[in-house]
Amino acid sequence: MTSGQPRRRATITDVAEAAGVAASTVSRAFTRPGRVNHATREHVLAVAEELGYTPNPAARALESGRTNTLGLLVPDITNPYFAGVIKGAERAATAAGLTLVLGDTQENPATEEQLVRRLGPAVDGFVLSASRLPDDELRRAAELCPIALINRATPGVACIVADYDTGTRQIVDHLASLGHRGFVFLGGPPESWSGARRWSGLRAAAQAHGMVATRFGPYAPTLAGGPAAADAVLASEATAVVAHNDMLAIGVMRRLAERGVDVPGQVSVVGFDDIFGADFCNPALTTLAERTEDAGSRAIEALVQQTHARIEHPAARVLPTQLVVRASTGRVRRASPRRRA
Amino acid sequence: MTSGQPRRRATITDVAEAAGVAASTVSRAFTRPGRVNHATREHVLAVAEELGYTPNPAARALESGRTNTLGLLVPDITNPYFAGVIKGAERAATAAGLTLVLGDTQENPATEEQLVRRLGPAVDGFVLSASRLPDDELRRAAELCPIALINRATPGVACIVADYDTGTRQIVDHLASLGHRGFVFLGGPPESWSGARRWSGLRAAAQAHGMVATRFGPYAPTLAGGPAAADAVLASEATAVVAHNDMLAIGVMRRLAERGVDVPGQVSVVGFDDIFGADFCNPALTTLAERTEDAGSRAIEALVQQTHARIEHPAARVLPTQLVVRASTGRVRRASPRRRA
DNA sequence: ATGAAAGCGCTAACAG
DNA sequence: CTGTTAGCGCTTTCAT
Repeated sequence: MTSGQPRRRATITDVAEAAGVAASTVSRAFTRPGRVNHATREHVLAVAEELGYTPNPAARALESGRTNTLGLLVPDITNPYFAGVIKGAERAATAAGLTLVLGDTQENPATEEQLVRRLGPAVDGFVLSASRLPDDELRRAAELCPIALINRATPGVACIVADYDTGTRQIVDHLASLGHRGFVFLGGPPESWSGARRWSGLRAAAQAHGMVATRFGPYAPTLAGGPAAADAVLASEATAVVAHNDMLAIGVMRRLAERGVDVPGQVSVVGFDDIFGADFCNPALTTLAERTEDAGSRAIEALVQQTHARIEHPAARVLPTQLVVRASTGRVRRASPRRRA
Repeated sequence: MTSGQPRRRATITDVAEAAGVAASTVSRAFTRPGRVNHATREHVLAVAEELGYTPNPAARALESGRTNTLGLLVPDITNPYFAGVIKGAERAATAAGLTLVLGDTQENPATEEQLVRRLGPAVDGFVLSASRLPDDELRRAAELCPIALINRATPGVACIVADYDTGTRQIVDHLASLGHRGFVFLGGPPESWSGARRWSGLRAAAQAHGMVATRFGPYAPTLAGGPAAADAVLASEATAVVAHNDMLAIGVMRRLAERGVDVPGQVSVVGFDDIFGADFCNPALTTLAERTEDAGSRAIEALVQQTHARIEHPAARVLPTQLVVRASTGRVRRASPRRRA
């Protein structure tokens, strides 16, 4: 059923010959609609259509130096948090007529650097999501080609960050309104920029409320990090915990359930990210939602701006967050003796 | 902090001049290590390194006609089912020194076709995952450039499919061993190739067991499809349901919980895919796991083979599935009166 | 408004 | 082993 040869793609010269015009006219018909006779253009376009002609992007890139391609690097494609980023970036790129190349850094700075180097010549710019690269390396890369960061701020580099200040305040307000007098923060990886922002926001908000905020950890920001974190919570007298992210929060809840601890009856649990699954785990998780798709598309837009004209002092774009209250948080119960397994 | 101009990338001529050799020698130093004097090569490479030279992929592509780029199209990037496919494909592509371009077809045949057309000239081939394109269009596209399909079989086109025959038999065996005398299949989109395969496998296996298999639906293969499906199940006397996919299964379980129906006490629920979340929904879902990462990497490999040499009769690669038994399936209870909300 | 010609960066003949 | 030359497909002056 397969045809013998993948037949050669039609080139601009093929179209030119078939249409009886010069190659440059065909080129103009596609790229400078105004600078060519209307009738000629119609004719050329028709012939091109018939021949199934599409401009060769490589040739265009060679000439212009621009590839019309953008790179997006994420730590882990299967992490649902980044699915939204990818989706938003893909949509924005397509809308701008650009192609998106995806790279998975495997949470590894070395892989990330390697990808930047390898992909560099093939793209007009990079979106680096939750980059693990040190500041100076980021800056160096930004000198070579436009870069936009997501949830990572580095002076001189464009970035899109979530509004953790407001978000964490909302979380603390929520817990306070439920009668909690303090909470435990279950920390994630120490190098995580967003983790640091989350904790500092929470601490400041707690102070403003006269609440006691304690930080435990670091824990792996995964389901597997749950048991250790949950046990530490149980050993404390905390009535509420805020986890580094939803993965950890869900892992904690699972362990608490095994231990016969009622959530939110005995302990309230809050996460970050509002990942896929946060609404159907048990109990459904109260969490701070980030607009990941927006972050992805905004980052692409920032990049596009930079490729048009070098921006001297790229601004940090702050995206609103949103507290989604579900079933994992509730009123603090007085003196309910905690049952242990 | 940003430097004024993104300095011009070094070209092969820059290196040639700096090294005092011809451009072609530089080229050979990179691509034909054997055909150049060892000392010359060392020198050239050193100069290139110093100048930060990297070959321009666009120029290479223009010359060779090969872009060293592969396209991967999925219906919905945020659907966790495809995250594994993307990850596996990305890994395989990187391992092969190829770049992966990602496209989201938005479950829309028109968008898919458009993406194929737009990306076509920029890639050496496509992996189409769960394509919605009709057979003839798929075949037509396959004539223009190498294509590999995932979970979709079209004669003459390479494909990677899950072993639904064995998988569905495992599901039915499992239900039979728990004492169920029949089950309801909650169908997904009518155009879904894998949906059709799932149902025909289940039906055949049921027949072999003398079990009664009934098909309901179609339902949206999402959480939102759950309520309608669950209510239909309740109206029947089914003791077990098999849903088109995990999303629907989880949606069904959620509704059943709202209705006070115990899973698996009163109804057993089985899904397909083993998506992220299937293990932490409540109860944890029994489901048929597909090796999505494998599917992604295998598809890339099949594509790479095709780009090397045109394969006349590409084989269909069947990937094993795996029944993951969790908490949502159990022994059928006799005569337990069903409580309705 | 259109054609002719040069050149983007690289590789592949073809000499030498 | 290495230099010279031509050309991949396209855009872009520069003429006309």
